[in-house]
Amino acid sequence: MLSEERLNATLHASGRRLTRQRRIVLEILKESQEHLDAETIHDQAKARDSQVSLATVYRTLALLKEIGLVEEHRLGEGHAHFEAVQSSPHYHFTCLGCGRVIEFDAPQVMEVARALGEREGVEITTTHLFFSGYCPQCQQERRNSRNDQL
Amino acid sequence: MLSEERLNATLHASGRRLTRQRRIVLEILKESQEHLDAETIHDQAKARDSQVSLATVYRTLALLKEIGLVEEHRLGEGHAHFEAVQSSPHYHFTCLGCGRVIEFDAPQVMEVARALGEREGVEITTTHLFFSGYCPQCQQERRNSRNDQL
DNA sequence: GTCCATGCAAACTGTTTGCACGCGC
DNA sequence: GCGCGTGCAAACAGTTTGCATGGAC
Repeated sequence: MLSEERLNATLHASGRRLTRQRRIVLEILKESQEHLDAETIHDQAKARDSQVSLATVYRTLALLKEIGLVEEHRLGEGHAHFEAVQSSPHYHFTCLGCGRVIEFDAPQVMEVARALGEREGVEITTTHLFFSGYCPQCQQERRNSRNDQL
Repeated sequence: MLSEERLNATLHASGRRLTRQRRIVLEILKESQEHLDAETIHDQAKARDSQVSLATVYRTLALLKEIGLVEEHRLGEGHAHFEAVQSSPHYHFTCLGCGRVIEFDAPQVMEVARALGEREGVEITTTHLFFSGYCPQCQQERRNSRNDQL
């Protein structure tokens, strides 16, 4: 598993340690190819190994983010979601009705980032593109409930 | 002032009221063409009219968002920023070093949204494009501090 | 006068932190 | 065994809510 090696190497290089908990959190994120929130990661971690605290989950997520193995997303809700970095970047649409998330790709984003970096001299390290609205089913429901009101 | 009329009309239509506080919050957002956080809006509101509570600021922001006069942004930090909706959509870059924000336009985003809407049948109501990284000055500082470590 | 909106304080959610113990190296 | 990482609980920041009073219409 490549990313565990990377984790191990990075930790060693900075005098830090590869612990059971850190391995578990990374595994969970790699296996479930979804954006999980801290609470969910914590639950799954406890299922694998009784004692993992929520604080450690947060500390580990910060660490993995720093190393670049994990990305944090804010999908409109009050809390954050995390996912293992994948080879191809992708973006998110969230349905405001049912919370369903659709992932999509958009190569144009890299071009926008490149152009902005060039124009402003900034170095762009992360890009987020986030849409929200209504999925087909929820569009239908909203139409119905509007009719009910008349 | 167009948007106050819109606010007034929308409120009337749904049996709600245009209060001093609601007018103040909308004015603040219109005048300062920036993304303010709730705390800042609250401070400015108090300056104009002694008694405006933070709870009301939040309730009003939710209302203005619902009506479509105000947008909420999550610029990487833990708290939300709000700004009056402008005719032309625009997006944000935040410097991770100093917090500086650069606004930019990117017409390509609408095209991406259109294409996704068509392909998935979703109705997209809001779009966020958010970059983070380092501005020129902070890139320099990071280079320096890295050299210091060697 | 009616009923929505407000102020206040308390509750709540997600996240961070201080400290003593535990464990990777 | 040294020192980083952990668990626990308390602290914290941002936001929301219940309730009695105030104010728009």
